[in-house]
Amino acid sequence: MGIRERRQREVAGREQRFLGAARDLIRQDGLLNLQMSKVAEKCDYAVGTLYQHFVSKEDLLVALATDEAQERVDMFQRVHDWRASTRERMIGFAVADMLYARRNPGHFRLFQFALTEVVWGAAPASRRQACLDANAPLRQLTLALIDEAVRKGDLDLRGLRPDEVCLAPWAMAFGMHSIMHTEGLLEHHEVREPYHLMLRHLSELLNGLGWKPLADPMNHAAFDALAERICKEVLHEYVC
Amino acid sequence: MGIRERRQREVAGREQRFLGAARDLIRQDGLLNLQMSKVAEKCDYAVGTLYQHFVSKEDLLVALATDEAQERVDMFQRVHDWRASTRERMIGFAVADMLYARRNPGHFRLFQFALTEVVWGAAPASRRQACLDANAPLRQLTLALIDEAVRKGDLDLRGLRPDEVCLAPWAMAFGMHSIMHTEGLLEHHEVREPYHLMLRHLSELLNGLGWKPLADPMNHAAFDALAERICKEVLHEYVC
DNA sequence: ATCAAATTTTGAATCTGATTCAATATGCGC
DNA sequence: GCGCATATTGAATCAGATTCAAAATTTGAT
Repeated sequence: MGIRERRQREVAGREQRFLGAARDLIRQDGLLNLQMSKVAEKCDYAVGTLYQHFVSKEDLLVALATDEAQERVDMFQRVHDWRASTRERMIGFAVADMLYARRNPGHFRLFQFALTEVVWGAAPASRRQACLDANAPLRQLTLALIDEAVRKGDLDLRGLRPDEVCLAPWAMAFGMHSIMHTEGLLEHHEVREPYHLMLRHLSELLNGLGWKPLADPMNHAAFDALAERICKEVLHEYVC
Repeated sequence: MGIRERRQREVAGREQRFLGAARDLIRQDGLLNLQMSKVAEKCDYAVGTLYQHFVSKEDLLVALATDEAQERVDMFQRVHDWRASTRERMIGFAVADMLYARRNPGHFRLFQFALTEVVWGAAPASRRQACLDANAPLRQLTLALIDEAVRKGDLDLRGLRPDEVCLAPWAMAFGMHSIMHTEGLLEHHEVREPYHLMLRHLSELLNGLGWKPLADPMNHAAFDALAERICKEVLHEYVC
């Protein structure tokens, strides 16, 4: 009875080992120098076996991005379940990303690459779908928070759909991550503490959306305090 | 005397032809299928000649992104010089991008790819610098507008540096472009008219930044009117 | 325990497409 | 027209992803 299942578990375990090896190699040599044969070698398997799991290098890359999404989702879930105002939790999502980026500095670079026409288009549709599914909770949790905010009177949609509101912070966060993780883009800009800035700009965006309680953008200390509080109360396990 | 110069002009002209051919091939077959030999062939040159201009495929891609930046800069310049409030001109930048994306739908995809570790890191440093330089005016014009807004009392920096304010709309626009141009990302989101939404969210962000005169987010018609006006008065040559 | 069928693993061979560079051609001043 | 310098060529090379026939292993029946 369990034979088929055992095998399945073994295979799943091997897949994780391949992904782990790929992650290590990327950390060590950069995305640029990732080679399929090295990944197989690092796990003491033949390339052919690696190709049993991933039909192409692109498939592997998208799978890796998918795999890494889980932890990010967990962090978002924690924040969502936190007993705090909807607005604080919205900021909490950004703090989660901040911590996540610190623990896994390569993720956003990889993700950006995976979403590129060249990689995304060459990965099998099923893998793309799995990647979208793995990331879907981020949207779901944000939408749930938006709904809750509307119900509680913290937010007025002003004719927008929840998804349309959701797009605003999403775009800002996505853009910030992309810009920050691209070598040389911010170098000549006079920007201190990009992540702190991200929280502030997100806060200004929420003010602009009329998401109550509105924050005083001058109150620098309040941001630090909030971020600190989120790290301590909600995401302590993820602080590094 | 002019011999050396003529040759230089010929070479520069050829470079443009190569870039044009690459652009055409990408439009036709997708970024995914771009081949150096095809680019050379399309211009009736040997591959070796192509490599005289671009030391690698990555070099060519970054050069292409660089080349395309010029038109975008021109549009921003037009908007910057427009006789209108600082806030209207800020929105104008986004409208320019909107039109630009319509005329050159591949640009943001290419740009996103070029900024990727894999391409960016493999391109020669000089080419990367050229690309940054070509895009620098976008930042300069935005900073100039921010300065002007501060001088006129439309905007209070509230302790931020101009570059730090600049980052907010930049990140949002960058994020929006990236999300919109990635196949399958927005498909299941209930988003109508992504570009219209972008103007609205940018406007909300500017409200949050306290950039006067504040706009009423409910006034749907005012946005359309402003966008329309910018197209007509400032960017008519670029409307397609 | 033994065997043959079925499944899995292997890695050398193949294939694709970027990149090189020795040979060839062209342009230049004399 | 000659010899040098420079530019062009494209077949050869190279890197690395991908394949697939052979070898190994597992399974289930006897």
